[in-house]
Amino acid sequence: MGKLEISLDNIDYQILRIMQNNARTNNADIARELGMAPSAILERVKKLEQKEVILQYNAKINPLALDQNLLSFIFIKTSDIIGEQGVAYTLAEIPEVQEVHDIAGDDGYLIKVRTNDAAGLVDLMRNTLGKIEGIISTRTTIVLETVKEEQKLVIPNPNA
Amino acid sequence: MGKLEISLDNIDYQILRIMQNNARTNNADIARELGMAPSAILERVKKLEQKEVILQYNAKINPLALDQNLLSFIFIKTSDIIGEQGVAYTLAEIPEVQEVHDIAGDDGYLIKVRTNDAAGLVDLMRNTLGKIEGIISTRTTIVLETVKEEQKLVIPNPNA
DNA sequence: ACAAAAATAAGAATAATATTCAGATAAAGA
DNA sequence: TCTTTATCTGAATATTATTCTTATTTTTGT
Repeated sequence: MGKLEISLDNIDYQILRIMQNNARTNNADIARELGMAPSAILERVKKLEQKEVILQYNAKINPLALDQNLLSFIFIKTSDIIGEQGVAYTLAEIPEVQEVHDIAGDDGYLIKVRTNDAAGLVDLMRNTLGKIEGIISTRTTIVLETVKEEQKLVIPNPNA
Repeated sequence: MGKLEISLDNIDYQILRIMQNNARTNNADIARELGMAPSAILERVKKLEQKEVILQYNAKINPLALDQNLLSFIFIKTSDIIGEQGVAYTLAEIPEVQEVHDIAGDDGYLIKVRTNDAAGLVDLMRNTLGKIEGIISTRTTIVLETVKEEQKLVIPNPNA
């Protein structure tokens, strides 16, 4: 329950579009853009948070500024029983692991990892992944360059 | 230039940590937490934006709320000459494509795609990817369940 | 080590925004 | 039609953002 009874109207979509592009846009600006009172916007935004339509607000930080230059994807085969996800939760707790996906096929999981450099990746695989019970094998894909990396969703157009 | 001369101190790290967790935290709150004047925080945040340490602020929206229930990763082989990325930029323009990575090995690119459902994915592959010149082959991995999905970076600890 | 220059912070004043709330309006249900 | 619920506006107040001056610290160059 909860997730099911979500009904969003065009005003909500417009708010979401604005917030998705700049989460620090203030109520007053949104209100002006939509031709409404700030108090109405505030109420809607709060409701969107309550309904868990907006999950959180985060600042996107430049990985290079923090010397995190290497991005990798790692496929992980485990002895996890299908449906169980013991290893997945362990993986999720590793700070360098940004994403953990349970994938179809026999690969098990796909994780996304950000490390300082190649040495950092090796270190992580040896000292962290290597010590997790239930990991059978890994296959690593190194990212040479990222052309696009966003979380933005396609939001329905209000003019439709 | 620009990216190279970035030097961040512990106060910056603390600001980044706060902002990464909640991009809507206001200056006054950050100032209180760090025991500084709001004006000083404001100046630092602006500088972090200018230096492109903070790239943007975005609201994370629940994909389920917008009926975007299927997440997929697609490996794409292309006829792109190594170093060139013609296809990559074309892929990056597709709204459903959240990420485009140039990867090592002969696979070419790895993209992350979010669609309504399986039908939406098929549609995208046929009508959008299928019409891009230079794509030789694709290999798709479907995500059954996402255990973790964040962009948060590991920020150096101020107490070190 | 010293002086000059640059960067950073505090604090006060003002501008702008957030938030609350009462009343008006509209939509949905009985 | 009457009632209930949801949403909006507009005004009042609380809080925050922003600017600017002064003080302090840090850096740079000699």
